[in-house]
Amino acid sequence: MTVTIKDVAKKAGVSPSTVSRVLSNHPRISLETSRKVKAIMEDMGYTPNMMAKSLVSKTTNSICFSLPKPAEELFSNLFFMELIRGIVTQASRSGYDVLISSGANEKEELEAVSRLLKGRRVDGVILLYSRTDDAVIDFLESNDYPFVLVGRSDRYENILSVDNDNVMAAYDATNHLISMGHERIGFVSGPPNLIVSRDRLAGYRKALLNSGLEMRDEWIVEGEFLQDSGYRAMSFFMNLPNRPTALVAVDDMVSFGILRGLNELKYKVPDDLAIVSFNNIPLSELSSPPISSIDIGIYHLGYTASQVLIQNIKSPNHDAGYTNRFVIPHRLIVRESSMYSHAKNKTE
Amino acid sequence: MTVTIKDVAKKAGVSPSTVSRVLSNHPRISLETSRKVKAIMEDMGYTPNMMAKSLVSKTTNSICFSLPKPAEELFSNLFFMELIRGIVTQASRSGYDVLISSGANEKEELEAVSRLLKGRRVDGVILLYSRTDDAVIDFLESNDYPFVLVGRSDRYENILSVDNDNVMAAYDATNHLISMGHERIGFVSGPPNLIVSRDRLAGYRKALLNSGLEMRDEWIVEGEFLQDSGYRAMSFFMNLPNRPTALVAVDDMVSFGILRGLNELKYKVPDDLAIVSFNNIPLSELSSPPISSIDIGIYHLGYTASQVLIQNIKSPNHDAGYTNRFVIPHRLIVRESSMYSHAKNKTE
DNA sequence: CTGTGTAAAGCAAACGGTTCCATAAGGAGG
DNA sequence: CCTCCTTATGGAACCGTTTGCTTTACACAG
Repeated sequence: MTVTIKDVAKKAGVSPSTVSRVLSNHPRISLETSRKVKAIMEDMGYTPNMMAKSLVSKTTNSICFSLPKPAEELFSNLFFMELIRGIVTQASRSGYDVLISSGANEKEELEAVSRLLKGRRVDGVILLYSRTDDAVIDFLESNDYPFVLVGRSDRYENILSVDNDNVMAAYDATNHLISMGHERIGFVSGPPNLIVSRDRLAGYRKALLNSGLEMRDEWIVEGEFLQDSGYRAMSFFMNLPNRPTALVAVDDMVSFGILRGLNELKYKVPDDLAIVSFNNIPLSELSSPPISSIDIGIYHLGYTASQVLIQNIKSPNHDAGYTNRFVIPHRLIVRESSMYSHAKNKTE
Repeated sequence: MTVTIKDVAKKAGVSPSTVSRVLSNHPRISLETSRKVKAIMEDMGYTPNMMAKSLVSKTTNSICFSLPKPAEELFSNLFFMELIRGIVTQASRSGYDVLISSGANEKEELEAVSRLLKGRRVDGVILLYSRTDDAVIDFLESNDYPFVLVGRSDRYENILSVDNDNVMAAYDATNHLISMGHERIGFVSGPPNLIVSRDRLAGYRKALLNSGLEMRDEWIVEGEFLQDSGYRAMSFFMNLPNRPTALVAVDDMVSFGILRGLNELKYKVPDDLAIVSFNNIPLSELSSPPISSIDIGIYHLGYTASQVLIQNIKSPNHDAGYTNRFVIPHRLIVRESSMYSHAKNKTE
């Protein structure tokens, strides 16, 4: 049926070990034997059985990208697409396969990851975000499995992670609005247990503080990274007596929701409300008006995560002291949603 | 280190075979032993080694989703996201893992698929599209590996495939424009070697023919499933002396390109040009104006593909005569890009 | 001519399971 | 009381590789 190393060995008149050594370019194999065996392998269409190989080498040449929520929900954000794109591209270049796993909740995610890792189906994991409290990270840490976080954790210091400087990013975004003359700026945040939400909120606050602008609690609302949250936030803000003239939204999807709502109410962007958000997903420039966004290099984030993880799998440099936090630069992309604003005209 | 079946056996005072049987709920194990062993497994934190299991069972409980192009390029289309979403969701429900693989070209794809299948790393493959001539399919067919096609092949009859009725879908899309009063309708096609392009083109032609409308070769342009193609097609069409008043585009991404171009030139949609395209990706309703699109149930396509594949892996019903082509229904979603058109007013 | 070093290849024991076959212990039937 | 089944378990081979330890065969120095 399938041709194994033994079949090749028999045909070549050598032992299986010799064939195995030919395969791995062992130095102590004569050129002659090597050539002969290789020819026969080619001839018989031999392909190594990865399972057998993995069994003995305890290595699988594949990594897992684990999603904290059911695939259904998460994938609606283009963010993940970009991330996967980066991960798969890099992994494939390093000769690694990528396995996508997802659970309905944190418990299921833990089960899946544990099964894959303990069952030796993957060598390491790429994790997304970081809740402030995370059983999956605990598991990975205490079992010493290779993993990298896209995002960061505030609980552990020595965790390998790839992230943006979200505080700075939000600072930049907010400052941009300030420089356009806005003085009442609101913030649509994400789930408060996500560090990314808190970092961005912190950056927003820092910018306001820095410019001596008013900071009101009612100008900050929490939501999910979904359109709906934006929609709801919008209607809340627009009903405020002294409403903001500009909004920083934690994710582009949120902006789309805001846009949709504003559109329905015939408000104009950016004249009635200017918007800047984060992530700069491929859609941001397609909406109307196009949304100003902080490009956080999602693809790059994924690419780097994969690279760092695989590097760590290959040589677990547990020497503390090395860099273990990789910061991907961001940059503000100004588009129509925050240009020529009413507020700006006022101040000029 | 890791706890194996033997460790459990030793601690339980039984043989490894007994533990193995407990694991697989073998009927001839006493309830008592079963309970005891299970308790000990739990206690020691035993997780079966998938590699070892796979080695003997020749089964991996995972499938591969193979992408014909480098991940970089392909993933820019939200189509894949949706597809993966469906695949991963269903596979995970069936207890299967999904591996994403991609090559830079057909040859690389073949290599990857062959490596995964012959190396027994996955049990089956989901393939995308179908070129009219496909080495990968040849390989899979002749080696009798389980696989399912998303799309269809015109060369083979007994291939498992999940698809839409693209001819009908294009017919519906075109008829919709015709019913809005358009008489000069153009078509932006995809690569001519893809069957989906040809089917949609055929449906477009059929609709025109059916209504006795003029059919011009210059009203049909070919491109990729990318924004750029739309952009280019747009500038070509708009420079035509007797230009179409409406366009059918083979993919939503193409429409976005058209929209962008039209926007730059200050043309209005749908007044200057009405648009209908295919796939109804999550963005279609977010663009401005929102795009009319044929919803082909991408998620459903992926979900079904996974289901059919796994079913086939579990029990290779090679009885010809069974259904092997699954058709996912489509439906037209009419949005602003094809409503209230100038052309319509003209005829009313 | 014997001893030693070295290159090339073989042997066999893992890796962690599964499964066919054998065995032991009871219980039933003669 | 002795067979014959049945049921619950153990033993061992095997899945396809890798790899440490030998073995073989020379070549060369003493």
